[in-house]
Amino acid sequence: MTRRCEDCGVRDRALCGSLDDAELAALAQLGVQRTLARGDTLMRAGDPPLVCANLQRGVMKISTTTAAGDETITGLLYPGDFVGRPFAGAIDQDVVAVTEVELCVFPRAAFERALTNHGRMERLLLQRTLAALDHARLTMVRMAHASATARVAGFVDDIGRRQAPGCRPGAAPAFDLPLSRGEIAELLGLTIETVSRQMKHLETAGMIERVGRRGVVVRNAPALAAVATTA
Amino acid sequence: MTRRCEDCGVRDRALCGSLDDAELAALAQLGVQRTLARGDTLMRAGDPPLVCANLQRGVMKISTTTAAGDETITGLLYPGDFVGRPFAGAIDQDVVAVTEVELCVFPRAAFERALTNHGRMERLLLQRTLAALDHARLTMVRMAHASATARVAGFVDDIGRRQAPGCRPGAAPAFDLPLSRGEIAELLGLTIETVSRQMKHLETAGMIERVGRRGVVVRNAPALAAVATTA
DNA sequence: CGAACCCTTGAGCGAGTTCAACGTGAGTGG
DNA sequence: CCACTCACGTTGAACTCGCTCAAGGGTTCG
Repeated sequence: MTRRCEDCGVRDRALCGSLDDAELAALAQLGVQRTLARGDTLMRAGDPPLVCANLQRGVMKISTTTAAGDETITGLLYPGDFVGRPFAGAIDQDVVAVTEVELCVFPRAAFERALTNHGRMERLLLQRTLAALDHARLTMVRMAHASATARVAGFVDDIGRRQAPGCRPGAAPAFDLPLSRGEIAELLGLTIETVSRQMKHLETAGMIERVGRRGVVVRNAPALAAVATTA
Repeated sequence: MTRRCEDCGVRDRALCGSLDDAELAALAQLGVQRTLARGDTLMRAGDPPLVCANLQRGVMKISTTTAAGDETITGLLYPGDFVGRPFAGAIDQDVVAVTEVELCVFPRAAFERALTNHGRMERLLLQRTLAALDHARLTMVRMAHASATARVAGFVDDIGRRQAPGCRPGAAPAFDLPLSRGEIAELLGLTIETVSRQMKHLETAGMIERVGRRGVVVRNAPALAAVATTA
């Protein structure tokens, strides 16, 4: 799979949206299109990070495995998100595809050179990383204080915003959860059973509708968002 | 308080440790030494960030106030840490001194110019921010999964590493907690009472010794670290 | 000395876990 | 086509950890 990724800058508006043509061309020179199947690992904790990438399609998870052996998901990556740790010696978390994903992959050394040569790219990456840091810190709040209902509601709300962004206002957002119940439980720090119960609770409260195992239709988005922050 | 901060680069090894003399001189030109009393606010959520700074002495907290009105501490800043959001429009969290602190403050515009002119500084800031992001994600794990005992043990362990780094091996690290019980509770997502009980529990288990209200002597650091990750 | 603040300690309660059983759908081989 | 299996999800019952409410100490400041 060595096809050049010529549209990496076009698709990844979050990182490359404000780059000029020369910069986009430089990125296209570097990028290689790659597809990963569900469950494939892009980076493994402990390894030196060999690549950086832009996620174009699908969802990936960032996870650690504790000494006790249980996995914990510490974050999710959606289309447009940047993956990798340029200038870092080693990474301490795994990055794994939870759905089939499409990536624009850059060899790390070349990507670092590109950052050095194109100051704006480095600037954008810095801004984005600072934003991700703030987001992570705010997520911590949810993890620390929120009830199980709020966590699950917040998760569904988040996914809804990211998975069905093009949904026109008024229509009920419908989408598939990219994660299994067990993965949701890991992410939210709950048990599978509690996630299941809370999903049911959100359904009986009329906020969502469950379609099959993973399908969700948001019936009352404002109420869902309110529960996510309130309870 | 407009004294030039001439040693900002010397003290803040984490950010400036690998800068050359010209870069350090450039920073010294910009920096202004400033002292904040306990409780003073450096940045307020919603405001545009007017300054960036390096924390030299003391401890600050990053916190948000939810709609419900209760404060949540999302992170702590220690000497050597960078404060601020260069290139950001507005910040969404408060930064407040929890002890008396000493800062090397840079006007934001000037600091941004310095980053632009000295690529290595921007590089270092990016690396540090990526590291902070990883740290925040791993902290989330603690918030999500860990028991009250593990949270408190982890907190004490963390503080011990940061507050008494020069402690020679073999000696029991002794230090004062920079936060009140209430602040610890906010940070860990617990109640004051639970924090108090867990501190006592760590003491009766022989891992720590409490000296007055805030003093702590770590008697069994390995056990403490083990509890932080295990339970 | 009283007041305010912070910390500690106790008793009861509730949310979420644990343990266990059952349901359901997809894939497999007879 | 049906039985079998296996992974995933749901549901129920008992238990536990941490919260809530309440009272009691210690210190500092007027």
